[in-house]
Amino acid sequence: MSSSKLLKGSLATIVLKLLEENEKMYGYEITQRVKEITAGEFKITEGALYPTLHKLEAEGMLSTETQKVDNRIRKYYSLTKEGNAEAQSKVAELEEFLLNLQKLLNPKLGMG
Amino acid sequence: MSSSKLLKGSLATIVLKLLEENEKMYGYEITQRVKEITAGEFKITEGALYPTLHKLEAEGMLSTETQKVDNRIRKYYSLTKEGNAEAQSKVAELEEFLLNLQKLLNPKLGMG
DNA sequence: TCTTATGCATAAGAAAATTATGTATACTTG
DNA sequence: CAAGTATACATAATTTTCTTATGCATAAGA
Repeated sequence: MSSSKLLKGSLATIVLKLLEENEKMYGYEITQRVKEITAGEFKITEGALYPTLHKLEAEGMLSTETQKVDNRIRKYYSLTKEGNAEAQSKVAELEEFLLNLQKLLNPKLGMG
Repeated sequence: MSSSKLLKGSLATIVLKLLEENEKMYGYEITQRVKEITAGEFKITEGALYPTLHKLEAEGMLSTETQKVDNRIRKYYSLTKEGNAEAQSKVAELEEFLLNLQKLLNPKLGMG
């Protein structure tokens, strides 16, 4: 998902988090928003994003609604009630993970 | 690498970081150290760790030395000069990644 | 007209885990 | 003393999750 080929496994969480803040977003918009927030350092590829969106939808986390804008179709995704709960738990899980990762990367913090 | 099946791609960096601090460590010791630092939340599996160590060694990042302790063999790994440089760059890269991830998870920080 | 941007989608391949298995010694506990 | 847990390495099969490549389609800009 990133140009630097770093961590895997965080894409679904990122998507859920963005939708938690935005009510509805479409795929391309998500790629641009991530790019914008990370100053171009994360580039979400369509090959990763669309299957992730489809999977989350299949799991009942997202609902969709298509709109035609400027003769082009946009497929908007929104969190379902279940998706909202999932977003919160996934974000919490990821934050927990990041804390542990930081303990490993910055051992001095664990000593104070 | 973790019991919570979270992020992938950080194991090699974690290994390099630990070896940066410890001169030499053997595989089992690494699994225990990680478990200890993260209060049991990260459980590195052998199926992930050993191939990673072998790969880093093949790439010239690690050198090895075996020791027999208590009739059991330990294979100690140390950073080579190249491995030391790699450790620093990989850690920097991961920290950069974590910063961007935090911008996504905590959008308010990006505004102040 | 050709490239870039917008917008969706899927398939092939690669990377990096998990899970399962195998070997071997040492310690602990009932 | 038998069985389970801990120590210690290793590899193979499978799964997950990406990247890369490809395809279709419209719009804008050079």
